[in-house]
Amino acid sequence: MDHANILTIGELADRTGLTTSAIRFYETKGIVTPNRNAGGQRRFMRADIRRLSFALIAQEFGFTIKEIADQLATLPPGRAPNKSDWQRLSQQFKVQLDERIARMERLRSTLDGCMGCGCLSLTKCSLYNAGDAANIYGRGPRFIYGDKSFSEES
Amino acid sequence: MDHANILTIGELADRTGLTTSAIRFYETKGIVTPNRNAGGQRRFMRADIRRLSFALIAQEFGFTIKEIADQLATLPPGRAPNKSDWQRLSQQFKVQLDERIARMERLRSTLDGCMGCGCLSLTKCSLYNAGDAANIYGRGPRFIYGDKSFSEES
DNA sequence: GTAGGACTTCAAGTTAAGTTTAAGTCAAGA
DNA sequence: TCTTGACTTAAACTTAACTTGAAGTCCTAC
Repeated sequence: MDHANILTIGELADRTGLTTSAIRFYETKGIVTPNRNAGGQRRFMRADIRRLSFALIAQEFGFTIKEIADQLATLPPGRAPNKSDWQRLSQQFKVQLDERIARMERLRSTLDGCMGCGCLSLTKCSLYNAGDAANIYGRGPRFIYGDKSFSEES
Repeated sequence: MDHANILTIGELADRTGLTTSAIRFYETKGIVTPNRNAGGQRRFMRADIRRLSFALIAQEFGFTIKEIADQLATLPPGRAPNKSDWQRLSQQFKVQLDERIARMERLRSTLDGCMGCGCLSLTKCSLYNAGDAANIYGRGPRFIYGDKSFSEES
């Protein structure tokens, strides 16, 4: 493939550092949506390099594929995204990023306040009353979580 | 159970907000190591509340169970940990915590430098050359990762 | 002493994010 | 034209962190 702006899955893999199986998987999750040629093979656009780059970066920050797909879905459908489309997406992304970092810092400072005593007591340190109980890293099934009332403990 | 410092699994569940199945699971991972009574039922110590609290807090920061178990393994075996044992553990923990937060902030500032252009280009933005490519959130199998050389892209 | 809830083990199911394998089809250069 | 590497799908496997269910045992209060 060298017809200007069109890439095979292998070429896209080379340019992003992903495996072809990962790219196919991302397709099932809506990160990219390639066309097909006459023979049924995937044909990607140059813009897909950027979509995958965004996904890789966002993953480094702990975002799930679903969250990333939702962000990418705000890019204009039909036409190739232009510079200001990407800037808008980046701005949006940065807001969510800042929230995550701020949350980590709040957790840390709550912990700091509690380090002197070394207690790590759920009630006394109130790390769980920090109002922040959402578990952001989607780690397997943990359905009901954190709505018990804590009484005193050692 | 009300014999002072000894707890059944149900009581421990009530005090930590965990389910009994989660506590049994954590036992298989070495987070707690309860004794057994004559009938074969688990009997926990008060200190186990603190071990589980530590695990919950560390999980909020994105640590894996394995990492948490490793930290807890540094508590003195045999005797119940005292205040300075917990303080030492907390100090250790804070170091690792600070590293994680610092890494997020480094990633963010690299991204910031790249937001003006909105490019998200792997080569130009060099988010992947930041020297930080470890993927800290152990998310499924991703065996080989990021040792391709990137050439120029759009 | 017995009913019932709390406890036991073990196996199988769940989600996320991919990989691996098998069996077959497509495409591009010699 | 043919061969060979790149591509296709589908199903099964992997790890982390648990949950759910089945089938049976323990304990405690009445």
